[in-house]
Amino acid sequence: MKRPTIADIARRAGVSKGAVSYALNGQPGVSEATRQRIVAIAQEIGFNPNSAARALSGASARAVGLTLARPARILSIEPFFMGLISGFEAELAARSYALTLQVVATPEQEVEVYRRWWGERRIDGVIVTDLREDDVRIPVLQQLQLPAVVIGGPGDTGKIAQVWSDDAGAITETVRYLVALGHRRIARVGGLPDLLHTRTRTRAFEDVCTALGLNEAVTMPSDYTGEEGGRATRRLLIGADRPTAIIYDNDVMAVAGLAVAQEMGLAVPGDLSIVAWDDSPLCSLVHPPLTALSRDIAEYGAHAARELLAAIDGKQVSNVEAGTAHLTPRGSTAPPR
Amino acid sequence: MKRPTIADIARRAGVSKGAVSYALNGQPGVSEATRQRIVAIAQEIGFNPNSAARALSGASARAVGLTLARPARILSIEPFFMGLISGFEAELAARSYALTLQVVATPEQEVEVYRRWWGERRIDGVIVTDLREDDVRIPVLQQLQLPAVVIGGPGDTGKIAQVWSDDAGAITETVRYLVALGHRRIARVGGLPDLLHTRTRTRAFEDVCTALGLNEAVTMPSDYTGEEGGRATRRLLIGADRPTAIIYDNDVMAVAGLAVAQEMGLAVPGDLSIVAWDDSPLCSLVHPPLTALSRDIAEYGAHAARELLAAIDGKQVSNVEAGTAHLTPRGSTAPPR
DNA sequence: AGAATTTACTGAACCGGATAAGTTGTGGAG
DNA sequence: CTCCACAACTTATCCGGTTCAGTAAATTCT
Repeated sequence: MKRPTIADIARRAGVSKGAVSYALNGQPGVSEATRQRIVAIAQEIGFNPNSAARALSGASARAVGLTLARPARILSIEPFFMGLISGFEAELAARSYALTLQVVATPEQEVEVYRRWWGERRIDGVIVTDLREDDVRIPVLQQLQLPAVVIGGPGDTGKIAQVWSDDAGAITETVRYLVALGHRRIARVGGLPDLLHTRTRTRAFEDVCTALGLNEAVTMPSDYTGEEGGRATRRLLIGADRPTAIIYDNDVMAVAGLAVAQEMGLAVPGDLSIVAWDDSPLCSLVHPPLTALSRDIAEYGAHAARELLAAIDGKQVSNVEAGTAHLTPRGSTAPPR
Repeated sequence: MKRPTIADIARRAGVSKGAVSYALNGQPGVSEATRQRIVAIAQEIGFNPNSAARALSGASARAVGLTLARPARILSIEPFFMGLISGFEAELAARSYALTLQVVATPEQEVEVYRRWWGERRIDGVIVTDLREDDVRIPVLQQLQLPAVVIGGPGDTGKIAQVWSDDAGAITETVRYLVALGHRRIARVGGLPDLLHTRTRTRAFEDVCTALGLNEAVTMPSDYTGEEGGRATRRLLIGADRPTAIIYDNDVMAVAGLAVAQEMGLAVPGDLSIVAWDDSPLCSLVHPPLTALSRDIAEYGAHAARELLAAIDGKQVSNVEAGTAHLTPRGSTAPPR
């Protein structure tokens, strides 16, 4: 089956290719009557502009890129990214932008992908996740002048816009809540230590614990996997003065932590309170359901997509905070026995 | 920053554009010495061929498409799709194909996306998931002559290749295992009823139950969400002659079912055995860990990607079975009390 | 040695849109 | 009645690759 082109439309409408282009793009240069005739023909023969031709003649590629820099086994279970993707899509589809995905292993590989995408002119912009301190990707994106939006922050990204949620505020609220319940020994199982938002959370956690006069604010570093989360939990719980509450940096680790606690004969929430960061359906599925820091991840993604599209349109975008995670208390938190 | 083009390379090498094209694509028409000189220059200036120009001049777009036709809240928690995507990527990245993603709501919308992608010449082929009976997407793909691979089946897809796993065999093995443990009342919480593989599983489940002389083979239809899975479980467990074992069509529902059973005061596996279809880390996270039907989803996806790339290359591809799911017994199955 | 073939290129057309520059035709102002 | 401005087009060029038709020089064959 042959794809219809603007030349086909032009022939049927008895006008030139140029007129068709003007008509379909809402540009001046054709009368309203002709425009409607052309649009009708385009509709009728099911015309879609060849994205390659469009991209080649200077217009945008109408596509944005996203790299996922986590091992496959984490990606598959971590609901965060799929939520984010759903959010992007809602926004991108509305403006018929495509989303191009690539799974990578390291930030260096990610940089390579950006360079290739840029060179191939395959995408108009990228969404960057998992910001690190002195992130190698930022200077490359600036050098390439590739429109970008960073999810996570705040950090030093120069002119590249950031969309973030107030992680420090959320963790402060959580610790205050646990202290109000009567907890004094609160630990945390953190995410990948070199991610900027992990550092932000760790610092905020330490600050609020100090401010409230809690003896120690232990953060066990982890990697978002259930195995590591469970292991970190076990290490926290075997000590003599084990914590009475643990905050997890994602829901997967929290669920794993819950299983470990139960396996060790500890009652949740009686002996141990658990708070999960990011509230996926997973948190409500387990027993007891987990108290969680909820935020609308899809909306978070949609927000980022909107910012990126604005950046692609050449608008100056600034950093925006996309709503703080709020505590959703469920069955996994209670006063300590 | 200006993107280097073959014209830049040609100028620096003192040859014509055509020669550069031949050299970089391994075509005959240039001497080995010239080729190496050109390749070296391309390397040096960091040349990447403009994908739009390439696609426009008849070559492939070097991209494949995948539509995800599930609501966002399911996508985010269902590990299956991310696993599949990881598998695709492994294969696609190796041949530097891009993956274009689109989230859609209905099969009709999906068809629209295929038509648009085809019209835009944005992709070279698509991967189709969630095959239904008399699937509306199949005739469209055939009409458009868009290379495609269907995941799931076997079904009637004409010349379009299928990659599937032997679901009937897997469910038969599972029921036999449960019966060997002493179970006589086995129920099932199924996936979306109009998906072909759900029907395949339901039929196989009924067949093996009949063959083994079990009184009834109840399948509660569901939609892969935890809520629905929990609800279906509750409905199954309130009856007088409640089942002693339940097979779930995905892991999310199985985890939800486990929580419901525990909430109703039933011991797992003492009072109720649970088997999950698809073995994500989720199954090992909960307590007790779930007996599951394991299959390598990433490899499944990689397999499909390979078939699709072969189809794009014009090779005749046939239907392939990509390995049966095998039972991984864990703590959630035992003889009934 | 001369013809035939092969090698190693060059030049130009082409893909399908976007767009700048040029060409009509029409209506209103002077 | 003429001139001008503007709408409504057409024509031609460009984007950056691929590829086909030439062409000159080198090599092989007889």
